[in-house]
Amino acid sequence: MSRGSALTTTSYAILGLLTVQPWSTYELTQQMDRSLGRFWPRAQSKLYEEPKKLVEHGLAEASTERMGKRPRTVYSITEQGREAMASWLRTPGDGPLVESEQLLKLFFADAGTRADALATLGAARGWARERNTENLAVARTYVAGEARFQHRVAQTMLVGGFLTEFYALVDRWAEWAGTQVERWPDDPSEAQPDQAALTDIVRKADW
Amino acid sequence: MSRGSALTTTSYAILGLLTVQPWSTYELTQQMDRSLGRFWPRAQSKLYEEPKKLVEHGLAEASTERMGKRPRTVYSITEQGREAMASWLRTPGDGPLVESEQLLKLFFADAGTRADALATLGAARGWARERNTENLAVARTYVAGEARFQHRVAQTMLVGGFLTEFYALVDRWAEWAGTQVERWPDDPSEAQPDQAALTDIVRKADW
DNA sequence: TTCTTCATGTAATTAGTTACATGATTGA
DNA sequence: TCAATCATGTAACTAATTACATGAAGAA
Repeated sequence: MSRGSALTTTSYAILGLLTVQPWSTYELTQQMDRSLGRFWPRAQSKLYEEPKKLVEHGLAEASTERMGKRPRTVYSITEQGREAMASWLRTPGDGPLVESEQLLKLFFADAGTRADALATLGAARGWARERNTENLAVARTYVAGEARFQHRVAQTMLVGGFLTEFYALVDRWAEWAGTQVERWPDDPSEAQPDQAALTDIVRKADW
Repeated sequence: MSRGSALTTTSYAILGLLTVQPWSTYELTQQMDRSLGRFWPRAQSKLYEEPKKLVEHGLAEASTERMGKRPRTVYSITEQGREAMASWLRTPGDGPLVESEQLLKLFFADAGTRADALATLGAARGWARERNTENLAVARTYVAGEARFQHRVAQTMLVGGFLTEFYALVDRWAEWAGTQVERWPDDPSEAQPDQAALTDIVRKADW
């Protein structure tokens, strides 16, 4: 046991999916697209790799099915896998990571034009709206009691609550930032601070 | 020109810092710790690597200073570098990426105990408070007009506004999620959905 | 004068992505 | 029967991290 390299958070993400039911690799990629990818995004090819590692560690089993003539691999969790998952859940885990190219561009907006900054903010709002639309559609299926994993609603809604708030935050923030940038001159490096908005930030952060 | 591998977003993050002033590599790592790392986190060693790439591309120049007897490298931007930065700012950039081990653990909370989930939420709140405290301290220096890069306040406050809202979001969300989890039985896989909270999510997402 | 922290960097490793390849199924 | 899309996987590459190494400065 415990051959191969160490398990990563991504390994546990896959293992977590396996606690729900057995999946073929392709089905795993679907879940990545639909749900898991919103808070633990990974490329498809990872999803073909990680389950093999789980098998090496004895946490999952692979079985080969025939799909027409073509074989496919279905993974299911082992008892040892369930224990490993429970043990992983016992430690709280790292805080969230935010990575935003758009924030980066705004942070350095004084090296570009006011129009650039407004375009970036527009893209941010567009992104938020798109994601929110998807998210809303999913949430509605749970309310209707028709979700594929309806029995996991109590867990799913915790994450759904976060994402809902996050998309709304991006939208509201981009709107606010837009009102700021609109007051800038064409050359952003000469933008004057909006003292009221600045003290407002401090007020909001003072909790 | 254009030798070596292509520029990445991380390259432009460094280039952006160079638009502000010349920096030694160590000073760059400081900025990563203090500001940039909040929305474009990268390991120190990257900050020793990327500037070399900028030099290869003709976007920055390296000069060697003496710090006592030990040499150190200071990087400054070239005219071509400023143009490259301006050109990069002309495209809006990808939407934000969120990566959260804590959300992952909550999503799979039914494979662990109720106490595990509460501990994870506690850690999330702790994280939010810590980050917010830092953030608040920085914001106050800007209000006081004493920030090191006070002339960049208009750009910085856009990012500051986002981070402030984000930390507040994590805290509020973790508190809300805590009230949900407290209603769970010891075995989270038997948790009943809180219909009111669920419809509330849909209501909030419906904008 | 020794210890610690600040400062400067390189090397080894790995996690993750992009690109490619191709079989099966469905619908026009 | 042809094209498009779904499904299954591998290979090559690279961005990024972790670990290591060590000089200089300041404190005890």
